[in-house]
Amino acid sequence: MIAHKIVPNISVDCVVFGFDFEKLNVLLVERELKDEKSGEVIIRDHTLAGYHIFEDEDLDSAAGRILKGLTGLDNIFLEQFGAFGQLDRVSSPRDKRWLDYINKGFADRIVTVGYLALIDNTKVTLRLKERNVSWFPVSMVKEMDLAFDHKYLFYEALEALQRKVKVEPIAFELLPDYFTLSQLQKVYEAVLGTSFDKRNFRKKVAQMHYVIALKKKQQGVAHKPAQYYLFSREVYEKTRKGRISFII
Amino acid sequence: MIAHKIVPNISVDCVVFGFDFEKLNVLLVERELKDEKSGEVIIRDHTLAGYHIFEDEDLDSAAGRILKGLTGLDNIFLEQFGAFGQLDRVSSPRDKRWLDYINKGFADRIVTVGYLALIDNTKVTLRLKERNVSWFPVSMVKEMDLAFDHKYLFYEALEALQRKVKVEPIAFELLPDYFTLSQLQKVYEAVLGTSFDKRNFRKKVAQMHYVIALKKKQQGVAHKPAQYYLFSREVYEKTRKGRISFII
DNA sequence: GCAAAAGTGTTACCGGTACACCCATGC
DNA sequence: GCATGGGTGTACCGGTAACACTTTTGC
Repeated sequence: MIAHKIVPNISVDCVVFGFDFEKLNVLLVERELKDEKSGEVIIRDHTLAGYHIFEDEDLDSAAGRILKGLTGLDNIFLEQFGAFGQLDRVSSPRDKRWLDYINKGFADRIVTVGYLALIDNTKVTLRLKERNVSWFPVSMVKEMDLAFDHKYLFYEALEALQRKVKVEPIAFELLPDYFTLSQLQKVYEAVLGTSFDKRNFRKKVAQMHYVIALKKKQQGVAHKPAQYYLFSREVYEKTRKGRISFII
Repeated sequence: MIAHKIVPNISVDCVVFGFDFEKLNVLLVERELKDEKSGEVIIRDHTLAGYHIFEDEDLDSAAGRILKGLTGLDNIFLEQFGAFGQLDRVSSPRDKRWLDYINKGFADRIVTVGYLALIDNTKVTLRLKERNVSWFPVSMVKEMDLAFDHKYLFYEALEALQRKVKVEPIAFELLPDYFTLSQLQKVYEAVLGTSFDKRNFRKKVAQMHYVIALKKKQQGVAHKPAQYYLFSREVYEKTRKGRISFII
C-alpha cells in the first residue's frame, strides 16, 4: 500500500444516510479513548465518517475513499452540502485531547467539506460489524454526543437532504434496485417527516414515467403481494420538466 | 494594520452578481502581467473576487472581507455554492506563471470555497473605478478568459443562483430597498433567462404578502408612474409556507 | 376466515396559464 | 396628442387534497 501524504488542514466528513424500510438512519463511527494507566474511559462518543484529504486526491475522491473503506461500496450517491471552517470547530477540550492522542499531524485549524451520502441499506449490512461503525436512527442523534461540530454538520446534511429530495429523484438512492410503491412512499415520509395519502402519492408516482413497473411481484408475504418498480435515470434525464415557475 | 497570516492552501472565491435593471452582471477583477524587460503583456484576463483565508478568520468572514474590500459594503448576501479541490485547478502554465510572479507563499494545491454574492448595484457603482474591477454581463462570460477554474466556478454559481431564486426570496437582494414590480419581474427574467406574463407575475407577487406596496410612486418618468414596493424579511419568515409536496 | 398490506376513483378547490386593453405621465 | 411603460380581469385547465372500500395472500 502506498503511503499517501495527508493535507493537515483539510478534511471531508460524510453524513451517510440509510433507510431500513422503517426509518431514516445515519452511519456513525464510535470514538473511544481510555486512560493508558487506569483504563478509565475518557472519551466515548461518535463521529461522522471523515478523514483528511490526501495530497494526491480531490475532494470527491476523498469522500469516495472513506465510504469505500466503511461500506465496501463504490458508486455511492455523494453530494457536497457545505464547507465548514469555524475557528473553534475542532477546539473543545475533549476534541483537543483526542487530536493529541491520535497525533497524526493534523492542524489546529481544519476546514472540512461536508458530503451527503445516500446508500442502499440492503447492500451493506454485512460489512459494518467488522468496524466500530453502526446505524443510528436520525431521531436519536439529538440526544447523542458527537465529536467536533459533527452534530451541526449532521443537521445541515439532513436539511440539505430534505431540500433536495423534494426537487430531485434522490430518494431512490436509499432503496434497492427494485422496490414497491409503499416502500417508496415510506422513504419520502421518513426523510421529510410527514405522511402522504396513499392514493395521491400513487397518482403522483404514476406521472413519473421514470418509475417503471416490473413484471415481478413480492413473494411470501402474508398479504396481497406488491408490484416491484425500478427507477430509470435515463428516462428521468430525458423527460425531466423544466419548471421555470418560482415559489411563493 | 495588523498583518494576518494566510492559510496557504485554502481560499474563497466570490461570484458577485449585480443587476442594472436590464441584465445580470458579474463582478470580475482584471489580472495583468507584463514582462519586466520588454513590457510585453504576458497575461491579461480576469478572475473572480477571491483570496486566501487568514489563520484567524472563518470562511464567511473571509468572503465578507473580500467583498468589503471591493465594494465598500457590509451585509452583502453571501452563500456558499460549493468547495472545489481538483488537483489541477491552479496548474495551467499561465496560472503557474502568475502564482510565481505574485509569490505570496500560496500552495500548489489550493482548495477554494465558492461564494455566491448578490448585491444591489445602486449602492456600489461609485467605488469600482478605484480598482481594476468591473461589471460584465453574464452573457459575455462564455467568451472571456478567466483565470484558474474560475469560469467553471462562475457557471456553478449561476446555476446555484437559478436554483435558489425559484425557491427562496433572494431576487430582492439584487434590487434597491424600494423597487417597482416591473423591476422585480425583470430580475427574475434576467436571472432565469425567461420571460413571464406581466399579469400572471403580478398575481403571483400579490400572494407574497412580504412584498409590500408603499405610498411612494415613481417621479419624473415619461409614463404612468409605478408604485414602489419593499421586501419584508420579517413577514416572509412569519408566513413562509411549508410546502412539503415533492416535484416530479 | 381473518389479519395485513396492496391497490384503486371521484369530487372540490386552487393555482397556473393564456390573453388585450385602458391609464397616467412627460414631452 | 403621442409615446412610454404601468396597471388590470376572465376563462380554462391541470394539479392537489380529501376521502373508503375491495383484493390477494399466508397462516
